[in-house]
Amino acid sequence: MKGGGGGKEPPVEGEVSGKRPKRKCLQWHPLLAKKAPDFSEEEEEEDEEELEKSGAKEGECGGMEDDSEEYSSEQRARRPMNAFLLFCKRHRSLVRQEHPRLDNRGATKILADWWAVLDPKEKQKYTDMAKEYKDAFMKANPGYKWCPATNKPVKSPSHSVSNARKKVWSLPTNPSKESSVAKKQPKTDSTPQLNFAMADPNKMGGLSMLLLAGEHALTTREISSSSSQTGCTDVAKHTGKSALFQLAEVRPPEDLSVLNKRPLKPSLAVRRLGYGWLAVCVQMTYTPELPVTTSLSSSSTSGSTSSSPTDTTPSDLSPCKTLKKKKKKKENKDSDENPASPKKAKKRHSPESDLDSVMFTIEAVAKGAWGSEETPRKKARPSGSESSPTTDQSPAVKKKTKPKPKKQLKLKDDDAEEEEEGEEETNKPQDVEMKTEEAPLTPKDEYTKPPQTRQEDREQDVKPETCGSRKSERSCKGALYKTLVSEGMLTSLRANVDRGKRGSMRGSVSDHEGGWNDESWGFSQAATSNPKNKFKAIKTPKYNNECMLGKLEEEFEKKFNSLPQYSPLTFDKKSVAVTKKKKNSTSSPPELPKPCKGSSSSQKKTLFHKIVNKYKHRKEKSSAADKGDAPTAIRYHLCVSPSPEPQKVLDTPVGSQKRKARKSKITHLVRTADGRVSPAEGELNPHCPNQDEKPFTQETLCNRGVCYNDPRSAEADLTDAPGGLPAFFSLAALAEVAAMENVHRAQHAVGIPTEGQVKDMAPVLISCADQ
DNA sequence: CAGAATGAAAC
DNA sequence: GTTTCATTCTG
Repeated sequence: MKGGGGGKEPPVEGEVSGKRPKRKCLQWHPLLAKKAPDFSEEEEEEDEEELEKSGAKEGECGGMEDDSEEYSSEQRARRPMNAFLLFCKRHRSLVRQEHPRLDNRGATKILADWWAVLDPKEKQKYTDMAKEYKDAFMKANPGYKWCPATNKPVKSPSHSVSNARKKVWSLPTNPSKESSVAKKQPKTDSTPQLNFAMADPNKMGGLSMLLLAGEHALTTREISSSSSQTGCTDVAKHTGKSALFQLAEVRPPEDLSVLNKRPLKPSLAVRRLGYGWLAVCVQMTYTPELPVTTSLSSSSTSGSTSSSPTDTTPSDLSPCKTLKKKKKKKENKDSDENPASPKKAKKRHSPESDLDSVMFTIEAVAKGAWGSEETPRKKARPSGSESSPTTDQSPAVKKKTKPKPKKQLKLKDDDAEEEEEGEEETNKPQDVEMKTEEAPLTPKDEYTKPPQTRQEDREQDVKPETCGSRKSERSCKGALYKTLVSEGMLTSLRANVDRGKRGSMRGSVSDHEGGWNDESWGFSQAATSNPKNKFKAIKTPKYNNECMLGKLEEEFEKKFNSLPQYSPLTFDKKSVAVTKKKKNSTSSPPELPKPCKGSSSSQKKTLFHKIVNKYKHRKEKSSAADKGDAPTAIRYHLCVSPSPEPQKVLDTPVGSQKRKARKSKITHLVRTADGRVSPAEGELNPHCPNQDEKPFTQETLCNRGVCYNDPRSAEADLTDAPGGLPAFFSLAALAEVAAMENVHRAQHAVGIPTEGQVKDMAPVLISCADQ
């Protein structure tokens, strides 16, 4: 998105201040990253620049605010992502990896299929997360309206909107206050609150932070005791938090040195640092005592930048360009601010009261939502997890950093990393949380291993290379940057990376994990930004907000990362196999041995599959639950869990069905009897109502199980279906066949509960029959 | 910039 | 019920 923002940004920039287009670009990191195949100095540089700039800007909060104000008018926070989008965000890269050739749309389709198939439990995780996200968002933006209200323009060109990107969380730190503020917004439009990008919480976690941390953190420390960092440290001490915090402070230097030597470790270190920084920032914000950090922070950043010779060179620009392209739509704001924001946040610490309010909000949000403890969801975590919670804040922060590293570590050089980790970890007992992450991770790892191991390999290879080759700090940074990306710090980057892999670069590896990165969560610091509030904002609120944002961000990130990421294989198999099984029934998998296409054996099979698939589609996908079999790699719960899933499915039709005829539908090609693809949905309709809504049938099938790779290859699918099932078989007919098959199979192969299947089928049949 | 998907909110 | 928009990114 942001990237889009980048595109958008330009205008904004112009409007707002003609100033630094670059900045925006910089802000973008992610996009930049994407575009830039390599992460190298350039990016780093950019980051730095951003930082600097941001720092500069931020330096003057006022300026920022002003901008924000402008933005604010129109700016709206972006809607929180729904569960599906979260899922997409987390898995898109995987899909792309698997199906490099697919374009995004195709990937989206697959994701939709996955989503449909996804075990309800798993899905619930995303749903919960989305809910939390939304709740938190709403807290932050009380008056927020999804639709801009009639205002015209919602997104309108107003672009002024650059801000738009705000992604978000403008936070109203103080609920009470917020309300007032928020309300205002509503009046005009949805959420004017916006502050667009004040501080860029995004960045906090982001590269800039990291970079800074890495480079300058040290310097800063040295530099000014007064500086925020020092403050932070102090704070940290007070709070006692954080190992992360400490790490942040301490590590940087070490890490850097390490980087030179080893890429991997550094990366981790860096990442950690990044988090640490975040944590620090947060803490700072919390701690009332800190002197004004903002100035410091900015200074520090600038200083750091200066210190680090990385110059931003034009190279940066290129990325920017790319960014711009994407979208303009909304705003750009983020581009600028994001990077900077974090620092800003640091700057001020709010008064206690503010802090309290902030904390309150944060806690509420964090806990409830982000923090996650409140919600039941937790599945991810084993349990006991909660132990840490003593303090909301600290734990959260801590948690984040550590967990991931481990995984990566595994892959990489464990030794070095471990050492580091050990240190960090030792500092804090986060193990519990780690677990949560681990859970997801493990799966990933597993799945990655088989087919995707290469990724990892690449990582190893790549990193070393990068690191190895480069000696200078900058170079290190580059390495770090990559690492970060790989680790998921920057999702977008990762995505780029992935592509790059496909294309030219293969650079960093992506881990699946990456989830929310800065981008995603960038909050606009803005909260502070409220124009009106400025006064207030000036000091406390904003920063607080920022802090909160940062924290929230962290939380989100943490959570997001914790969200399970499923291997494509799994899904594919699932989709295919599952479907088959589904029918077969819960238990016996053996039936369709091969994955999809494999069914060369007999037409019957294929037919069967198809039928099944159809069945699924219709009913669907939603029923995903059924998919019982866990494909190979990972353990999915897909299980058969009969009760819940199915019901669920039944209850809620899934997506596509819901949507009325869309363009897409129209667009969709449906197979004709002869096997050709044709665009006509209408045809289907006659046959069956269900179909009407969606012409799933074969096409879908193809997408789903069979041929994700190329949607286009639909024909291929046909091949699969030997007999050339007519796409349009009547459902009833298919159902019958399926039923027969099932029975047959059930008896034959496994004792599948045909009955159950039959039941399932029943609805379908009925529907058809009705028609 | 459209569009692919799902979902949530607004209208 | 329909429309908007959230994310991502190719064509």
